[in-house]
Amino acid sequence: MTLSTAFMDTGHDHANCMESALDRASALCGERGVRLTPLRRRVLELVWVGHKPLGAYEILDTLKAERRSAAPPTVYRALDFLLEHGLVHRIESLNSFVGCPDPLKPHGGQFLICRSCGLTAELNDHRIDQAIRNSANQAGFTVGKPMIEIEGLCPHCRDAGEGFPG
Amino acid sequence: MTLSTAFMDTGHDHANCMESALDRASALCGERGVRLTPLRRRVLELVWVGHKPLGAYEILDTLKAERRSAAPPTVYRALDFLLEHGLVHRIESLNSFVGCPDPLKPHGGQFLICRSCGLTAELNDHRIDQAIRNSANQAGFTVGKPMIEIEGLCPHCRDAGEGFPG
DNA sequence: TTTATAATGTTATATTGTAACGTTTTTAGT
DNA sequence: ACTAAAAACGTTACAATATAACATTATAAA
Repeated sequence: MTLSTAFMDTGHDHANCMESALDRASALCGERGVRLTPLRRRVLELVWVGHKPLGAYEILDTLKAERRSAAPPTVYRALDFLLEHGLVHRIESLNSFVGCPDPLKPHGGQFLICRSCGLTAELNDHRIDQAIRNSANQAGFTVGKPMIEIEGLCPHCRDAGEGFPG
Repeated sequence: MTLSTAFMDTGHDHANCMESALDRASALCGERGVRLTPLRRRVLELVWVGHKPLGAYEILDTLKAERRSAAPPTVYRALDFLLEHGLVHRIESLNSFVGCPDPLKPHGGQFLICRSCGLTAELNDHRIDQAIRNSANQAGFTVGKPMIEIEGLCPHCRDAGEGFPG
């Protein structure tokens, strides 16, 4: 199993985490001959500000403070590019976007989403993938892109007793 | 494994399928002491018109032809009720709703969604669920509601060569 | 340097979902 | 049956998310 971005230790060095994500993105775009323009790079940076999925309009609000020309298509086009190259994932259940820690190998997303703090970690467990493929194949179904979004409680919030407010 | 509503045989008797879904809903509401009002029942009926997820505004369009008072809250309130009682599921990746063939045992959704014809089948494979729980627990994550939406090709569309339009 | 392509700007609008408050219907207690 | 409370529904307005269409600017290729 691969747990690309687990729920972070207290000592998580996020500045470094984010910087290396941007470096990987830059390298990947270079190899593919596509352009990580300043705008696209900035949007990716904003998505990586935290490990909490960000809505397009949240990104837009920040962008507008920097470029007066920013409008919905500005953000959505940048996100489309980033999605296309696996640099971000869309979290369907939140209409939000989160950085992908491992854009090289293409993969459907497996996400653990904390309902209390919003932190989201990406799994990449081939056993889950296998179980899904087995089951789908039995039904005669050809699997394209599996989407897995698991709502629950991250270790910190569980320990802080955020689970059962009753 | 349970494949509650597989991709239907050519001989699928949908009238009966839908009727029995409504009967189950009626019974379930009776047992729980909640009211399957005519409006709620009608919305459930519309969702069950096919095995293809329906958007709230598609439902609304049909409803409006029958009740001139129908408005977005009309539909969303009915859907909220139906969701609360497990009678329908929300398909996050489509912003749409689909009938649940087995509302009695509560479960997160596992869906096979055909990208070509839109038909959607609900799985309930505890091996998938197990794989997810194992993986999440290893990360210290407490699983709440897992959501699995698998885009791909149903048997019929695969056989009809809908897969690779290139 | 000219042409073609890609990226971005700009305006308008489509789609999906809620808030807030009023009215009607149903239920429960008497 | 009568009344109070609760539940369901009506109605208006609007919030949040996303895209269409076309103009302009920047970049790459010839």
